Amino acid sequence: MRPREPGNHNKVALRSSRGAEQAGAGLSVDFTPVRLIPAYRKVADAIIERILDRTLPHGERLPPEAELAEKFGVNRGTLREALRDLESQGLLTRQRGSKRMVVTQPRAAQLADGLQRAFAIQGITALEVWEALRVLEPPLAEAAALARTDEDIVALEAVVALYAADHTEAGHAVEHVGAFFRAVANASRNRVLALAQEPLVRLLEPTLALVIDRVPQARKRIADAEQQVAQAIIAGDAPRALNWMGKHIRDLRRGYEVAGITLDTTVSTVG
Amino acid sequence: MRPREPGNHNKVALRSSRGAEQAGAGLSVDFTPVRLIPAYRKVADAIIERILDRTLPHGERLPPEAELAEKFGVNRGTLREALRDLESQGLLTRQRGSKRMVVTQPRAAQLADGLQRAFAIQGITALEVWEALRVLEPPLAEAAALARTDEDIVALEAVVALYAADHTEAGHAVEHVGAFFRAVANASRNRVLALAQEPLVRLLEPTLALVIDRVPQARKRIADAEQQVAQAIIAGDAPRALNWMGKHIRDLRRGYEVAGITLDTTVSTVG
DNA sequence: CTGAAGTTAATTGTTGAACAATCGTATCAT
DNA sequence: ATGATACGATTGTTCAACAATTAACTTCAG
Repeated sequence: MRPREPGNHNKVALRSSRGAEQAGAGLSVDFTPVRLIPAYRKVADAIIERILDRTLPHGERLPPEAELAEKFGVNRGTLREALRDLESQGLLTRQRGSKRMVVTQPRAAQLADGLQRAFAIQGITALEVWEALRVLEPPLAEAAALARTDEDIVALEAVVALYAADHTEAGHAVEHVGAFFRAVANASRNRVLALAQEPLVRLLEPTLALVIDRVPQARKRIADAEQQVAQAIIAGDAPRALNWMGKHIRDLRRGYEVAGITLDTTVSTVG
Repeated sequence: MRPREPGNHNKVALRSSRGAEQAGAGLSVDFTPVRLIPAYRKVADAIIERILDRTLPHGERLPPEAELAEKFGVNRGTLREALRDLESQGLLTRQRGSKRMVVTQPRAAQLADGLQRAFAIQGITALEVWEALRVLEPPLAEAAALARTDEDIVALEAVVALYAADHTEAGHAVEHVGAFFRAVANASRNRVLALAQEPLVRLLEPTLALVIDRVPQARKRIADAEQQVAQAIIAGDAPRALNWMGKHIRDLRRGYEVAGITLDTTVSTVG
């Protein structure tokens, strides 16, 4: 599938550092599996490498497609395929309304997007999600109590106040719960855990809406628990934050049971 | 940026269900932000939707590019850009040596790949990784003790035996540690937690190699702890699995300190 | 009838050349 | 300076090829 080469090109191209087609060393049979890697993939890998080794610094505008294509010795169309790959991984983004692509750090939201979709496709059960929340959230609250900054406190207070003021409408309530979890994760200052949490919260939301809808007292219980957790975090009381968050999560599960939602059901993206 | 339309096309195209350019409803100003979504993105989203709603079942071969392009009313090049997007998300894969694309469930390895890269780029610190491990691993071991199947037991025994037999070489030792964590996560039967763990293990490995290299007694301590955890899991003794895994993780941290590795350093993909 | 070998059709990877729409910017008038 | 404006650069997209394979279909010997 090596293409024709009509014009005289600068075909230095694609000496991708991870030599893909090195010949077997010597006569001793060492048949490397002959899988031709398409150019768009090699180009994508090459660019990723440049990003990882900071040759292309974050925030930098990517050179124009034509120029890049020439540098790699591929057609612009091929290069664009490589760009789509990077774009979908969040390594390249275009600024609102701008056409220029800039090198960016993958944002949590985007990564969570992919994870969420993957979970949905794999048929992850509500139990798995809940269990993961049970594992993650209490330590997150604990860490938040220890690491929260002034900004985090302000954010937390805002979220809790908002929920306390308005937990009448189910839709709003669910949003607030998500916002609460996110605020806590943010306050923990641990990006790894925060990222792991994000898809879970998203997957939680649709079913949680059902719970809130069917179980009248759920709204208040949630409000109370969140209040407690938030206060503990704000006060820097780690053990209390841990405990109340644990209580909160267990309560959620009870909510599911009361609402008649079995935890065997698979979560999905479609509410 | 709407393209010209030379030939007579079947321009039904791109009525992407998430209406992107609906006109403002009525005269009351409702200016939707005018961001034109490129066709390749719309096509990608449309295909993703078909995958999520099972119109394109997993394992199914994707229709030929030409046909798809015609259906969507876009050029083949544009369609290919959309395909690259899906491919990079693991929703489309081609089988070894085959040119046909099949719809697939995103594999954990691939997702972890993206996460790992993201963490590296974001300059996640070793502390964040360790902390996440501290949170995740003990409950994982606990869950494994409760949920492990016969196969899991066999796998675990194999991993531990292998490590006990050969923890002389640093490189091997590190690999075995990774294999151990993976075996435990697998036995937990919680795919969410297992996936969350995967990138952590990968990021752990490079620095762990240093620890094992610099701290002679680390190898044995690790071997012992793993043995204990494995035995507990195999015996179905959840509390013991939890405890020993916690001990194991704390021990790892001490290893870092003894090896003189500060936890403030950012992890990276380049070993 | 089965299986191997050979031939043909389909399909992917890639190229080149074009053009429309926009974004950025240098230019000019006020 | 400030704001309008014309111009060039860049992206999104199309069309029309072609090379290299792979998949499908024939054909033919056993």
